[in-house]
Amino acid sequence: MQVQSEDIGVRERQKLETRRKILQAALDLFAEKGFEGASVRDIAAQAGVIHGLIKYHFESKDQLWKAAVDYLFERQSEEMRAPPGYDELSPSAQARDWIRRYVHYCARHPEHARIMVQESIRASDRLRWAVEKHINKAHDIARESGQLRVANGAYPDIPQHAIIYIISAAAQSPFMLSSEVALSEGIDVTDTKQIDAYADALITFLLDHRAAE
Amino acid sequence: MQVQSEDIGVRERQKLETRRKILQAALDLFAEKGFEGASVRDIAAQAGVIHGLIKYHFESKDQLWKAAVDYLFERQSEEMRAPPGYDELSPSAQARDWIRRYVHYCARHPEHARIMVQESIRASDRLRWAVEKHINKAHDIARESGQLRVANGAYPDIPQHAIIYIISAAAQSPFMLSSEVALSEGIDVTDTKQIDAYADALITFLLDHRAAE
DNA sequence: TTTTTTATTATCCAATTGTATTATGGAATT
DNA sequence: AATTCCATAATACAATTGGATAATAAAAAA
Repeated sequence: MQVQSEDIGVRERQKLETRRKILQAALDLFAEKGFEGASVRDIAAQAGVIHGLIKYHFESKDQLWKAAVDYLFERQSEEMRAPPGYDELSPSAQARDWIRRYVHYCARHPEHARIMVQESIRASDRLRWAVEKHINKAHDIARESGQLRVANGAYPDIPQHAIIYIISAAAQSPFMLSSEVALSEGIDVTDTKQIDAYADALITFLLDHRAAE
Repeated sequence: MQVQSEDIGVRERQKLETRRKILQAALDLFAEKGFEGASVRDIAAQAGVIHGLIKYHFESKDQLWKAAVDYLFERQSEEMRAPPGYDELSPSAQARDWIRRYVHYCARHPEHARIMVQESIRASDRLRWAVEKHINKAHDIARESGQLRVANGAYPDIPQHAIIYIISAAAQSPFMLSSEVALSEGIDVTDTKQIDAYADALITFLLDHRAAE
């Protein structure tokens, strides 16, 4: 009857653990194969549960995808929270710090870009849902700090949407496409040295370089 | 018995036309739904033919995909051929010209990035094939001119693979994701004015801007 | 004209898909 | 201890999948 927030029954604990395993498997497989390519049976197998459980816990494949994307964006906003002292940095130092942290986020969680890019390629109901619930919010935040940085000369005076798509695409690309990079360039982008080198390269190109002549 | 290169029978003409229609439909649907998401029946229906014809002309879905990708890269190398007078331009003017032409190519044929990105997200046999047959070649060419531009100061001195992924991802992104851009920013990226504005913005960010302070 | 060739059509097949339904065993509640 | 609840398990099902095969009609070759 009562529920002292902490003591959770073995039953409830099992249920949450099952949901967690399914969500993790869904993230992995939706990222790898796209929404249609990943079957609920694949996902259940990878999670080590019977496939009927997915309907029980998430009702439908569509709602499982949405739950996975909710988790994705919640985790991103946690992990991308500004570190202590960030506000005291100069505008261009803030930009450098943010880009570096975002590159590391993309490297740590390539499934984020993989899922969202595959879904954003065509106008689906899922995309509309994601734009309304998550992407609009993310772009609003990006636009706000972007405008500040344009005013301070850290970013050039170009449209905000161009800034957003240029930086995010460039930061995500080699990690989202790590298989291609491995095959064509022989580079392992999961290597920490590579990640930092790429962040350096991107910051240099965007903030430190100006073409000669 | 004989075949005077020009006079082609009504039979052969029909056959080529059917192949062409199937290829075009395959490009559209593979780009929109990915390899697994696009069924051969979808493709046949969009091409206006019976689905059995796809096996007859292309043997398998896999080989149809490869034929479509062959066409994609052939068309790209034609359309991206350097214009007359290109060689006489200064290094940074060449870089500007190339980026602008590439942005327009990405806008004209968003299916290219859509197909290749969806396939490059996971290590498939198709990706291995595409890397060996097309991507390696494209990267070699990019690397060659990239090295020249680093030497001339048009590009910064960062690893070539970083240059390749930064520029191509940034150039492709808003056109590959045109649905998302339309939903979240309300911008129609098929509008010629938008395409040129985006090319301007990208060139400014990469070649003309340096962060203040 | 007769025969051969072949692009197209019409079915067929086993496998996989998302989802729905029923059974069950053991924890939670009384 | 008896009862209720519910997370899990086990099937069932119609639809769709990629691919295979057999029939046919018309062009090409003889």
